[in-house]
Amino acid sequence: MDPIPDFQPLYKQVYDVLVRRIAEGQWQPGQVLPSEHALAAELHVSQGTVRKALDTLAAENLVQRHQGKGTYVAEHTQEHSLFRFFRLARPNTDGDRITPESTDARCKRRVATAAEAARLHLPKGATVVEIKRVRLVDGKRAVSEKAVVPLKLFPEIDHQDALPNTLYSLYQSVYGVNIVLAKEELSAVLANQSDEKELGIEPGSPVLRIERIALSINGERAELRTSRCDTRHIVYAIDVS
Amino acid sequence: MDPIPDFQPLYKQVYDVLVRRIAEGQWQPGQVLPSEHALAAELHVSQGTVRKALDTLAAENLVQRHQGKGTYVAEHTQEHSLFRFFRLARPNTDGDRITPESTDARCKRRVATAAEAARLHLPKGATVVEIKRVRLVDGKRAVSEKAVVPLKLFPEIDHQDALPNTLYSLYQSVYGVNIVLAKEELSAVLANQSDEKELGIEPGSPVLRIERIALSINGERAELRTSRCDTRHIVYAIDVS
DNA sequence: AAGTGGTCTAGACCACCAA
DNA sequence: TGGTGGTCTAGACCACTTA
Repeated sequence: MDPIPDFQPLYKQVYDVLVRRIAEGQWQPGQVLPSEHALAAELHVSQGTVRKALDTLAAENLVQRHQGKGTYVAEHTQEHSLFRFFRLARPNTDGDRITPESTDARCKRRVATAAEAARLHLPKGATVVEIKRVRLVDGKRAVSEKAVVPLKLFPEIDHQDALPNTLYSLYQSVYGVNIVLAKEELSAVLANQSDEKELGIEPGSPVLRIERIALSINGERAELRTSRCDTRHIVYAIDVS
Repeated sequence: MDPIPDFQPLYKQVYDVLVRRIAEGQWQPGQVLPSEHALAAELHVSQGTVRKALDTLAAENLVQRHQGKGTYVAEHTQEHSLFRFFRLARPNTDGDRITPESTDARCKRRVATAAEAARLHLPKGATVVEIKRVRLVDGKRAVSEKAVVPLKLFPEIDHQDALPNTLYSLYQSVYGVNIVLAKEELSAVLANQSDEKELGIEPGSPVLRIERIALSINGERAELRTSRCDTRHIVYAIDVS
């Protein structure tokens, strides 16, 4: 036999099937998957092969495994999602993260700028919703946040009555959009007029600017978020290995 | 039988043995390890168990595996090490990294400041070596870097005649200190006098400050590095999942 | 006690590399 | 051609959870 040209290991094929099912919502976030043996029987592979696929999913935070209980589709709960993508911490604490409070959000529906459309891979003139809010640390304003999302992915999101502290749980629970990866770019800039107003800092102060593209399980570019941080009392902390 | 109180899975014990041997230099960077079967026979476990330990080491970048060839102790070569810990990129390029050139380094032997001693877990009054250099991107000064290392870990490092572009390859090849993890804290600050001189930027310009603690395979705090970046043309890029 | 994930084994075969 | 890592299987037993 000639080798099959686009050969894929069995466990990879199983992995792909499981990802598709989760993406399509066949198993909802928080729900339990069938057991390893059940999946193995259904897909006609051995339990060890299913295991390898599930372990990969767990390593990517798509599922959570609990000995004795089962394998669950990962849920963007408040605390969980917060600590996964929110990387601000107090200095010199070896990465002990902060729980930020957030003020009321302000929504605006408008046409995407050229730059936003490019970053979000949207057609020119697409409608987006802009969600602005300020986050507090220890009761003080520390981060001004602007999230821009395609209206098409999140219809009527600007008419949600209460936006949660972590938008990603809303994306997931209401719109079935599962954020699994964020690409961030950090730079230092000077405070602009909006920063002075939102954060109450002096003109000319340094501001840490974080631009994030959030990617969904389907590879969609679901959100463009720009955070501007007053880093006098907090830092962006990350381990690189 | 009662359960053993501090039970460790076999593969974890194998993993620990292998880490210790690599840390002790029994297998040097770039050298090949014994095959899975050979290790399994020596340690009296199955090949699958060795495999799991080796896969874990590979996931942590401690070894590199090559089908048909063998398993090699990871080496901090120039390009490799550079792209692993150097996270600067051009904006909007989805993380395509930059290869920075570096100017001649200046070394100074001195006593650690209180802050440095605290961050490096050194006793008060310990001697350190400070290594300063400027990195260029596209021929322009972009990053001013200050590395502080304990003299005890790196004797006579200030008398090395040529410091490589990536210090970590020197730490590994000359001193046997293997950097495996870096903890970074980022903040935005204003340019100080030194920045003006080193980077040629205006006073009052925003500067991205990166403070990094580099940890060795033994858990030693091997280096405290402070980088100050002019982020007008480059950004710090990272994926968080 | 039953069911789940976690560990461990032994052995087969495949894909890749070097001599 | 022989040796290496990569895949896959089947089955045993352990540890943990829930009923």
